[in-house]
Amino acid sequence: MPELPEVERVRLTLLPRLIGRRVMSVQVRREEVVTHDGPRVAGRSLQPALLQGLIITSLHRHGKQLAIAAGESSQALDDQRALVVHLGMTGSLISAQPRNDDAIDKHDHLIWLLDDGSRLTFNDPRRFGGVWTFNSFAEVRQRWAALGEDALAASAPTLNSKLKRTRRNLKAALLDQSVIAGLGNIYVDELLFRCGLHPKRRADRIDAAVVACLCDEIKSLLAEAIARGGSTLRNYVDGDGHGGAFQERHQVYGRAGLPCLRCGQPLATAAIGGRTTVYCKRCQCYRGEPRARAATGKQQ
DNA sequence: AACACCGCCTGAGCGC
DNA sequence: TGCGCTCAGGCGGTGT
Repeated sequence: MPELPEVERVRLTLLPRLIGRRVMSVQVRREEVVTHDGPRVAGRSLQPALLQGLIITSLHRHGKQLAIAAGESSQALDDQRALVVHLGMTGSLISAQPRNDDAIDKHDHLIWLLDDGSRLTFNDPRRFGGVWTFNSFAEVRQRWAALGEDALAASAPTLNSKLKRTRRNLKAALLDQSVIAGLGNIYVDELLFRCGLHPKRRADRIDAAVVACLCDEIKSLLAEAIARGGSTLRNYVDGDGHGGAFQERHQVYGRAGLPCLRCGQPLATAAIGGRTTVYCKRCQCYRGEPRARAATGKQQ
């Protein structure tokens, strides 16, 4: 499932392949994946909103969302058109040079043909993802303003004040993209284990100093995951079609019932914040000082 | 206003 | 081998 590290990998791998390329045409194979507010006549006018004829100038990310800006190179970013891509759970955005034996997958919903002959394909079997069109990048900024800070750039005081304003548990609060943008089920579980924080702890009762540790750990966890190419569980791949290796470093996610890598006790599982949650009852306790960075480092 | 919960969607994995 | 069931989950919408 693409969370922040996976989306950042997609962005980084697509950068050299897309910047400066002109979009020659766009194939819309499944219109429902596109959310487009503007007028549309006979299904034809979707193409301009999908950047047809424009030059891709930059790729941006906020949390799990990826934006592609395009226009004429003289245009200010805020005036350029933009798309926001959500990969949902099973989405991918892959750039490739077409080959003779290439078959179009039934879940290839959108295909952009670029001026160097390459193709950018949005594929999403489950269709939890999608593409949103914007008349300007300024509108993308507006949309992103409703989200919390990007997790890679999170500031402890901001996170602290957001957490203080909710009575929910930590797990639910950290999954909420308006609190902090970019964390999903995998990384929240990994994060709480590393910090020795119980997922059911009330978000508003976490000491500011502990939130500061949490904030530091968020950044180091995500940076580590990005460096290892993200987590590939089922079908996540980056913009080059390659999987990641961070799943080998998961300490709790997907390890329910297996021994805790820190204390050896079998890891517990429960539905918390509406999500399957894996944690160690001994290492992630309600009371006492959380052990920031607990059990990082060595594996097995 | 804050928060819980449903429904979307398909493939993997399982038991029989 | 193959069927049908359950589960996975980000996020917007609806209900409490």
